[in-house]
Amino acid sequence: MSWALMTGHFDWGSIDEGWRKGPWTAEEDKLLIEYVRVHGEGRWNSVARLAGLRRNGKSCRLRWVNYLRPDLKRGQITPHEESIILEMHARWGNRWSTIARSLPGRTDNEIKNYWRTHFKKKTKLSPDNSSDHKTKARLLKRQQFQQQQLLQQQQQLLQQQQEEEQEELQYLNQFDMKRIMSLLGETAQKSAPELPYVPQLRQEMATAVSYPNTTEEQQQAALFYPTIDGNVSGSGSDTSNEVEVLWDGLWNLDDINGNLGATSKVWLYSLATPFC
DNA sequence: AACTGGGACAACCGCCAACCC
DNA sequence: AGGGTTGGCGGTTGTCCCAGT
Repeated sequence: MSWALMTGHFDWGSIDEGWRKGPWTAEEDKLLIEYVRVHGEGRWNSVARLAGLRRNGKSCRLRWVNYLRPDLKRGQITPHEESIILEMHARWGNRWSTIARSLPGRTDNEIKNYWRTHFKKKTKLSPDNSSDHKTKARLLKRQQFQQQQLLQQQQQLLQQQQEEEQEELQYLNQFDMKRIMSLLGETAQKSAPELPYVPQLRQEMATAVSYPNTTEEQQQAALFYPTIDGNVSGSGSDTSNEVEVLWDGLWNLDDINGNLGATSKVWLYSLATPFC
């Protein structure tokens, strides 16, 4: 039965020996989903009878496995998945279902299509057809190498970020302790110790306010830190301005450390909001 | 604007092995 | 043991869409 018979409408499926063929309609999908929900996967040939579908068992199974299954992952194949596909294909060849088992949420059909569109053509384009196998292997190795390089770069970047965040954390902890000690001294001596005003320190104090393990004392310490005009904020004089300055500090963390991305900002915001 | 090539995706086909009676 | 049924798998084809010419 020719696909050309199909029109651009929902009911464009053709009938062959009593079975519908061609693209599935939303209604058919619904019936199939309902069938699997009630009866589970398997016994595909009874779907037609039990679900009222005019599709053969094979078609139903395929539709479910490749499209309707709830655990399917949608969207583009990631570089990591691509590297797995390359690696597995080098090991197993065209055993798509075996490869698919290494990629949860991806179907053999999807992987097969991906391979055909991305790699098969490339290998065909190789200038020397006589040494096709060698060229394939070379190409594969090169691709694997490139993937590995990419992965290594990503891992290094991640590690670097973690190290820098750790350093920042240590610095803040030390700073917080100093502030706590000085505040303790304050209450003892009834006179505030003269900490030099450094804008960057204020910004880091702002970070301390938003830090998850920040104690109430530490937050208080941050709020009592002298402002630009020499007043002590947190005493009710200019709290809105203080909050603004604190947020400036948060947003400027990128500039200071160069390692906190947008995600970190969102994270900090969610943590700091209760204090504002 | 029309044509073309390629990528992405969905679906079908044929073969085969496992299972059941 | 053997024939029929069922499900899984790999290959292939068709359609849609988009970018380039």
